[in-house]
Amino acid sequence: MPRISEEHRERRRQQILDAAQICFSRKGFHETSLQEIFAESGLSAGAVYRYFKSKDELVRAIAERSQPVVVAVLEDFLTRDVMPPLDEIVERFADAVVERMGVGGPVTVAPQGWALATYHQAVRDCVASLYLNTRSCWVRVAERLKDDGRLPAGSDPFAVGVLLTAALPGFILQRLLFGDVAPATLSSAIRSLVGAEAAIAHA
Amino acid sequence: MPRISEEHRERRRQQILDAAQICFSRKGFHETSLQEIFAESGLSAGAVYRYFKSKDELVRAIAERSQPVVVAVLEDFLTRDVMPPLDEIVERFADAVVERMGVGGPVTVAPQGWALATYHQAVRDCVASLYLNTRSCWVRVAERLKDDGRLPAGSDPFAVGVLLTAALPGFILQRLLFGDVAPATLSSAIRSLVGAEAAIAHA
Amino acid sequence: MPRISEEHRERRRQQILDAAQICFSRKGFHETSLQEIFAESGLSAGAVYRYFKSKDELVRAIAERSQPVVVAVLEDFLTRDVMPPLDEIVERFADAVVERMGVGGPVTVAPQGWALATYHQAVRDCVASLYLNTRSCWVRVAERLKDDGRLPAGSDPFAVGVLLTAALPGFILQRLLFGDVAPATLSSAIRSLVGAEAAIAHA
Amino acid sequence: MPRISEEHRERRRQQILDAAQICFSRKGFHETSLQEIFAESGLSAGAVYRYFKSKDELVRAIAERSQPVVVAVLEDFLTRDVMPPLDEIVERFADAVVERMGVGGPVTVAPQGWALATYHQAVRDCVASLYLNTRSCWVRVAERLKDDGRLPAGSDPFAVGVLLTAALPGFILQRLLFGDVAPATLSSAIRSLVGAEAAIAHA
DNA sequence: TATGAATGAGGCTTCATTCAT
DNA sequence: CATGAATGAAGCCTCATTCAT
Repeated sequence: MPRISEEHRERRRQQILDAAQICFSRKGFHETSLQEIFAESGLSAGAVYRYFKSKDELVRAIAERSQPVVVAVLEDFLTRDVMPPLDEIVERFADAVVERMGVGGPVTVAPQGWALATYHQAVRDCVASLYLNTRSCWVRVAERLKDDGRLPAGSDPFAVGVLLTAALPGFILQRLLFGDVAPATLSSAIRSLVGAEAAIAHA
Repeated sequence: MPRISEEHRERRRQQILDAAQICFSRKGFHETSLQEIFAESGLSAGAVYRYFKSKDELVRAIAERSQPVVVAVLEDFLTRDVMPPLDEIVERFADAVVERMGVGGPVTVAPQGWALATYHQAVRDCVASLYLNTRSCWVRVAERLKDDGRLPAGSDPFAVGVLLTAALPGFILQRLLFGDVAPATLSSAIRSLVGAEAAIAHA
Repeated sequence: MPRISEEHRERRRQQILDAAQICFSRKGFHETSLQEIFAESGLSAGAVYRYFKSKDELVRAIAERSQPVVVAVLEDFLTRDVMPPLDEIVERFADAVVERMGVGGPVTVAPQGWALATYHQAVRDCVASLYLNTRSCWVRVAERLKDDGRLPAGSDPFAVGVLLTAALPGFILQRLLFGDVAPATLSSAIRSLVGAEAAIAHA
Repeated sequence: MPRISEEHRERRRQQILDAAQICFSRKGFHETSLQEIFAESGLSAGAVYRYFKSKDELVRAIAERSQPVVVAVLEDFLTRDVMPPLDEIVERFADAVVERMGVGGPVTVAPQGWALATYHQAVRDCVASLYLNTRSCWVRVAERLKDDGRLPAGSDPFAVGVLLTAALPGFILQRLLFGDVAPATLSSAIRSLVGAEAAIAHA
């Protein structure tokens, strides 16, 4: 008995989250009223309140799941004996992000999550830890590449991790606003920079 | 023969925008009530409404001015006969961004602007054009470097522009959430990547 | 499967309209705040808004129902084989009006409805059609009387209809402002005019 | 010196009243803001407040002057040795009313004045006395006609006065709402009724 | 005396949340 | 358990009025 109803609960929860996501991506967290979510989900107020005890909780749940959790891709690469080239890693990483964007996919509302994170403590904690996590994966990737002699001896893995992490929000934003960037664009950029020794100052 | 001078008007406008910015960065566009802005600005409702005809207009004004308009830095570099090294350009660019962040500086609310841009047409138009502008500057920078033989012959200036533009939001976000990144971090990352030919796949 | 019955809905609607009418007749459409109507009706803001989506809609509903819909009386007379004398028709008609005035009856706010009709398109449409309807009944009454030889051969049924329709607002107004006129006053006036051939110009 | 400024004052007053009338006839007393009147009159807030100490005072002034003060016509007839026929009196009376309606003439807002009179004591006093005055003139007209044997011996001058007074608001309303009635329509109605002995019950 | 910027009370309306059915 | 009618606090905004210049 518990099994069935547990599944049922989970299905309901998803139904609500999906409806909320659609609404939020259309009008934003705050311009969306719960009434609209009730309508979109086909559930009553009471039903929704059985699963989320306030609008804030629902917003938080969406804000959290909107963040592209793609560390798995990086972690996977890190477990291998031989790391693939950086441009390939970047492309795979971006592929995973794009996969979660789709039309109305969770990542569509990621920018709203970032915004909320700048002033809402609980969301900040969650978003910060996700990005910190992603960043530390990138840093480890850079360390591995450096150890393998594939990044210059004097290179700064932390800085590389920061840059690659930094590119994520901007990549999402350019995709949402312009739609003219793809994973291949990022990997192409990596290839263009690498081997461009002449472009930098020699300390 | 205006009763009050143009400067007076402009000062009032700024007074309101400054108050709004403080409030918005503390609690977000939507959780901030106009009452709070009236209180923070020391003005009455009517006074504020003389300058902005709705909350939305105020929000839009802040969302727009929150976007770091730092193309000037890039344009300046582009007019020179000899371009500085890329890492230096990146660092100067980031310097300009950081300068506008400060504590409660306009850029503090930039993420809220991005979020709004994803579903608010007018804000989208404005934000999109700003980033497009920034991106096209970066693309021109990459073209110049390529022309000068400082980026590999086969490099892709557009992709480089996308990547450097992409790094901006993530740089801002990491600064707001973690505070542990600085302009020097980005330039260091550039130096680490460049000259790392071994890191990429050879087509 | 409505949660509440249709009768319940209708009762609530009337409850609100009745409260609004009382308030409006005391202080006018515009000087009455919705708070006063909430208080008078014993309902909350939200409850009232479930039935009327704006104050304007409520005002319109009252403006419309304030107009004395008394054509039924005339239509009844028109279906008979033999029309009663004009003075009797007038008196019955006025009786029906008076019946709807009472103290705080709907017709009490009729003048506010006329006023609104002069500049509010939707109200104008409604009020105009009601009076046009009333007038066309009066015109038909006059035609019947003329056909029966009870109005002079050269008489003008349209003009008679206009006059009798015209008398309605002024009758209501005199009753509201002075209270010294009654249906019998009107029928007496009709009897006084009729048979007064000497009073007119002979073309 | 006082003469000039007295004239000036009066001109200013009229300028304000004219502007107010235009605004009020377009949007009603309460939907019109003073700002609109300032704009329409070309005067500043302070200037208007020098002539009317509140909006209510301005509204009252317009409500009062909107009432067709046409007793003069009746009084003139009453001073003559020989009264003209009733249909002619009615037509002259209606002519005077129509003259004051025009497009945007004072009478255009008369219905708003009636409405206000139903719940605003000061306006009621003023409007009531005007109509009472008009009515008593009509009653005297009826008495004169009766004395001259031009109304039946048993006729009721008060009732006739009530009816003719009653026709005034309805005439104005039909003109404002339909525009298809004219002074001649009323006189035609009078001619149609008079001499229609057969139309009434014989007591 | 004239101006019009500024005030701020109060109006209309929304919407997260509750709870009787 | 589910429903959705009802609540009422709180938000945005208007506008009659004042008063420093």
